[in-house]
Amino acid sequence: MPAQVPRGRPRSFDTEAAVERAMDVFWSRGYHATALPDLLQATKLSRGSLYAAFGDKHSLFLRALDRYIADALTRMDGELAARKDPVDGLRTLLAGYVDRTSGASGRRGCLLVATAMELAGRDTDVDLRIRRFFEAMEVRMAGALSRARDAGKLADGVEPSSAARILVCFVEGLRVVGKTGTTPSASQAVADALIERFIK
Amino acid sequence: MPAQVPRGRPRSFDTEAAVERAMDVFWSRGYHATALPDLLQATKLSRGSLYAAFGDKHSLFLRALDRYIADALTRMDGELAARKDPVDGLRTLLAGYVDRTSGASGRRGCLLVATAMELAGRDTDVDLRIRRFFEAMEVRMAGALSRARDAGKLADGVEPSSAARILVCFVEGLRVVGKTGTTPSASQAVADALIERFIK
DNA sequence: TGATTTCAAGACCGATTGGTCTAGTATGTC
DNA sequence: GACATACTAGACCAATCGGTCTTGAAATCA
Repeated sequence: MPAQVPRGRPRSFDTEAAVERAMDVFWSRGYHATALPDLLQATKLSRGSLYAAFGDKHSLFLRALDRYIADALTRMDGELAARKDPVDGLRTLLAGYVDRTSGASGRRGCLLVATAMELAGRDTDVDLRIRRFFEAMEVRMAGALSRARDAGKLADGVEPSSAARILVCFVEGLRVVGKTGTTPSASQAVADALIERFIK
Repeated sequence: MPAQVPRGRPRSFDTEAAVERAMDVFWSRGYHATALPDLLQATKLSRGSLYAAFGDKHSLFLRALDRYIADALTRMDGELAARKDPVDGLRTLLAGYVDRTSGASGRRGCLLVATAMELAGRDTDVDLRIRRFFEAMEVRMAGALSRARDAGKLADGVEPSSAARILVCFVEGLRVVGKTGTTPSASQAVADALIERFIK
């Protein structure tokens, strides 16, 4: 069956761009502290259009969160790609976290961590997404560490699975501590010190 | 000058107990999501009494946060006391975090981390407290690690200052990941794996 | 042109927000 | 007893919350 031609005026705004702008607001203020007028201003949509396109605040938030998670996983997949050296990949991944958790970027925080602390345990939709993200992150880390071990680059006694979870906790902890505005150089030194414990 | 004897009816409720009950509510729900009726119910105070005793919601929140921080630092001082073996102290400290970040306790989260993500950067009173807490925690960790090094128990190449920050990030990351309800045994294994990288 | 759809602007809704104030009562000191 | 203070209960306030609805203009089709 041929695609039905819509009859009236076509949609005149970019839905994904609106989600991205909404994501920025939730990212900066958190879920509860973000009010409808904030979202209307950021998306440049009218109340009616926003509700027609996204349903309600909660649904729009979930779309923003999904977008944030997809971006993060895509970035990780690039950094830890199988064709690259796994240790280099882990180093660049950590360097990226150092950058995003230092200074002004650090103060801005992380939508995912903020959401986990604000809503997890009280919002099943959020619960599912947060849990899956940490699992996905850990799987990717463990994969890179396994490849590093197979290449003989891991220090003795380092198990990829537990080292992966250590790294997940470390970078998420960086996000928390980074809210106080740490310096990039100090964070980078600490990240170096940690990875140094894992490789030969 | 002798202490002035108050004239009228004496205060009939325990202020600190009220702060503690308020802390429990903020802890479970976060700052924005906690409404006045929640605080009234938890403290069993009337609106008038609560405002007379604490000023406003924000001031009460700061008192609750201060209480939470004081409790945490007191606990750490006990675990890392100078008379105790520093490595044992670090192990029990980590075991405590494993316990508090697993299962139902983990899902409940951490008032300090939640506050950091929700309010830091937008509330100078909170900023100051969060920053000081992480500094104080790092100082205590670094002290224990220094004593461990002096006792010859630290692995080669481990610097107390950077290891201290690694541990701070790790335990705060545990709090974040713990919101998904991790199992105690898995978390304990990971904590063991981390500390194993630092000691001889 | 007429039908159809989308949009912005904003009135409007009930519920809830943090916060103040009053009335009446209880409990203490002098 | 008089006086002073602490308390509860709840009315009350303006502001804001998330969400719905109406109006009228703009944009596309047949």
